[in-house]
Amino acid sequence: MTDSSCQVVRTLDVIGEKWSLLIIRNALRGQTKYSEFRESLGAPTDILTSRLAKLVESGVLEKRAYREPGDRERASYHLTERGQALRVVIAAMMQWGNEYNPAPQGAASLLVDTDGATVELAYVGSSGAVLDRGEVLIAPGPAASTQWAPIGAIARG
Amino acid sequence: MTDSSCQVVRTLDVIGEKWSLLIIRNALRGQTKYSEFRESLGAPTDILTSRLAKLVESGVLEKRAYREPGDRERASYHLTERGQALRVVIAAMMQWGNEYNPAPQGAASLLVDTDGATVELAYVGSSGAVLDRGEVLIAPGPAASTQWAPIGAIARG
DNA sequence: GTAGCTGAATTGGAAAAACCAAGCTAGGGT
DNA sequence: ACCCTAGCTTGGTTTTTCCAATTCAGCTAC
Repeated sequence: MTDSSCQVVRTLDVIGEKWSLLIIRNALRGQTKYSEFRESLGAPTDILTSRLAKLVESGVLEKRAYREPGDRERASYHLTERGQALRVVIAAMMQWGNEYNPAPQGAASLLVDTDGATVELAYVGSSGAVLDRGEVLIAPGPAASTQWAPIGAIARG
Repeated sequence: MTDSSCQVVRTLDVIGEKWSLLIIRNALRGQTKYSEFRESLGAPTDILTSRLAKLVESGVLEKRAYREPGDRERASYHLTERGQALRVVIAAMMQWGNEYNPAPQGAASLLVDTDGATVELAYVGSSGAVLDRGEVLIAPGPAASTQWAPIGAIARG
């Protein structure tokens, strides 16, 4: 897009197109079939085909063959480890949407552990301690194209 | 887009259009001026104008007036608390890009605390303990339009 | 005041992406 | 041999993005 040395840009190259991230969200909900994605998302068939192919190509989904008894062989799409790891992006968006853009009827999805207890995304320092949001910033790394001044302060009206 | 009861969709409504997230990334790097965004991103001017306006409208950016000595008054754009909170989404994408889509020259951005020590995004349970990725799943919440079976297993070749 | 400069915004038209409906296809059933 | 269906492809429209050129507002210089 602009600078492929930036992780955010490289990630957007994988999930930034329309419908890509929602396909992954639904895959995280257990969907695997073209027909499931199609019906639940309502995305146009041609772009669904194209997105599934691209996600397979970029190693987020894996195409497998499956056959229901008394039916012909079809393709199903399963998250790879790379794909599963994108859960952190979905979770971040869930958390932000929940907190700063809530819907009256409540959350559609929750982040839980294997016992069903609520889980949150948090910043964790090298010591293992959970940090407050205000204590974290994004700083230029070794491959930064231009230097910039990291900031922490928020707008004060 | 599809189902606005979903937090992910509502978040995409705010940051899902082309350039929106990169504007926020650069705002997190301290940029505030139209000219700074324009030059660093290379986005078309009309789109940039439109995106800045939309981000202001959705409460992510705040428009302020500033005046450099001997120059006319101009507008600057500052992240609100809502906007700053989107750092978690950027951080998630940074982390994923770094781990699963690394660039040879290394990371362009790092997540650090106020002392410059490395910070990571992690899942934290209600007890405050950091959980492994494999122990976390996304489950239907109160506003789920359709029920689904949460999954944790990854594709095994 | 008027001319000129500069950063931001607007406009018109080309290019690309998304959308939609209709049609095609392969492998099953009858 | 024929029909049915899930997945894919195709043609044409609409929407979004892109690009270049222009306009506009407020400043400085004359």
